[in-house]
Amino acid sequence: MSKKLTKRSEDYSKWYNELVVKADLAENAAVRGCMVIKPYGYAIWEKMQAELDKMFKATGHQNAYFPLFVPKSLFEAEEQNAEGFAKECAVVTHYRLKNNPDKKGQLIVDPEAELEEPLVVRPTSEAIIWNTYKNWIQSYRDLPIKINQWANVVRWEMRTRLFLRTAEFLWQEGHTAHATEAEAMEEARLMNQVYADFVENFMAIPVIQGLKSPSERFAGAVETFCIEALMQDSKALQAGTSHFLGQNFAHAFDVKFATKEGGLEHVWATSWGVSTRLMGALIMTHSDDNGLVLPPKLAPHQVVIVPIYKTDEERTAVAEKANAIKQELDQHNIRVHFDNRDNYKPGFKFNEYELKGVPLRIAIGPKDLEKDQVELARRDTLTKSFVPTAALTAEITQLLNTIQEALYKKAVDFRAAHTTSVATFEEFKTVLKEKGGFIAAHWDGTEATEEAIKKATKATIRCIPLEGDLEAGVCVFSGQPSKQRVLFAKAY
RNA sequence: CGGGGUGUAGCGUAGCCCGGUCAUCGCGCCUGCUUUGGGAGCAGGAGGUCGCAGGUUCGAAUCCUGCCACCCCGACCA
Repeated sequence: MSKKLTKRSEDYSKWYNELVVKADLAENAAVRGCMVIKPYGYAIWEKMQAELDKMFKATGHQNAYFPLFVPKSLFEAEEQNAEGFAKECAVVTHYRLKNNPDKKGQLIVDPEAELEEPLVVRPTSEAIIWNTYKNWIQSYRDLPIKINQWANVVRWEMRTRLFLRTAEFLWQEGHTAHATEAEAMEEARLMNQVYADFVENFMAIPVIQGLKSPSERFAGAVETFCIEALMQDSKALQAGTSHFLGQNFAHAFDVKFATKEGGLEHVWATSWGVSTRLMGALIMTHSDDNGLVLPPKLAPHQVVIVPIYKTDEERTAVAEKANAIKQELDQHNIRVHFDNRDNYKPGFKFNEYELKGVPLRIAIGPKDLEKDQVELARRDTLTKSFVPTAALTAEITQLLNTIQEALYKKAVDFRAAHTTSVATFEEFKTVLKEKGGFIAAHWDGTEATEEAIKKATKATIRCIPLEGDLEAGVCVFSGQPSKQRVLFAKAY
């Protein structure tokens, strides 16, 4: 079997799936729409978790954990939220199986064991959390509550895709309660900014911060902030969202607090989340036909050392050198892996680590020992150079930064080249068809126009940019006045 | 849930129209020797309820019926 990937240009979907599987990140599980995240993929997720967690702590949040099951009565309390998710809920109705009297060795659901109240497997946790917050909040002194949970959720989507849309996925969800509208709004805005910082600085993916149009808002939110990224097939991907929930959940769960002045008011809420979907974004933004390309800040191995030898003596000598280098890099907190397996040839390893996206590769052979140097290869540019051993650590430290920046710049350039301002609907359709990407166009602000454009082109409003130029214009579709351009794109 | 497609060894596949030494080939795996600076070579070996359940037939991977799973395109969505 050839390990070469399908070319990106041939079939992007197939290329993506093959890459996920061949790079050892994940595979389909024996459950509809669910995936197994393999150790290498999970190591990347763990790294992302760790960095996000630091940022959450730095902004005053604490971690906690709430139940997987949400009683139906709680779930339906906030109407909009319940309606929005109703179509994709897995529901637990029984608590016991029993032997099938008709078929030995098989089990059936015990009809006697039906739950009095069905349990919804959380598609998101607002309901159960606000039902809990109700008991935690009495006074303004109890506020704000700023909690995050790392969890799995289940959304029974019609169509699933590794990392991008699985039936079960891992995420973090922040849920905060505030005394004032302004404070809650500021929290929602801040966390969207935290997401943007994380995705840009660690994942090297540029994002546009914006507001969702009303039709794309989170079910139960008053305002939804989002970060939108552009993939290499010029489709957009929502990478994270942060919601200002107003007092919707406070009303639904009757969460009130005594104010300093002696009044009684409903609290203000936010929720925000990013998921393993970010892994999909990472893969689709940077990878090439040789495989994954990982930004150094998130790569499980930043450097791999591949030894080259013919004889046992050479193997021993090369290993000694490799171990010395590994030790020094370890001391500088560079994540390095020495692959001393004897059952694979160097060429095989070169290709394997390219497939897995390791940013830097060191090759050491007998010739290098003589010259006291190593061969250093970059994954992003696939270029090689020889570096004297003495200069190696400094060179690697610098290169890791260079690569991180180069990946980001490349993605920024790609996005710039695939963002087009249009003035007419004809132009809109042409650009979408021929180039794709983000289309900056004036929109009259009505849902009818949004829907009509979606129907005609399959493009949706990805966001209303927060830092957009506020030039006035006329809607590309209706000709009605518009205050600001919004970003349209075909999306995942 | 609609339309299309596919299920044969760990992976990728041939065979299916036209039923009968057809279970094919490659990768991977195991053993041995030679190899090792870009996916090693040779020799030998292990591994399969042909998605599942019925049916037709002397005989089914192949034909028929039902079911299941997966993929692609829609609708839905982080």
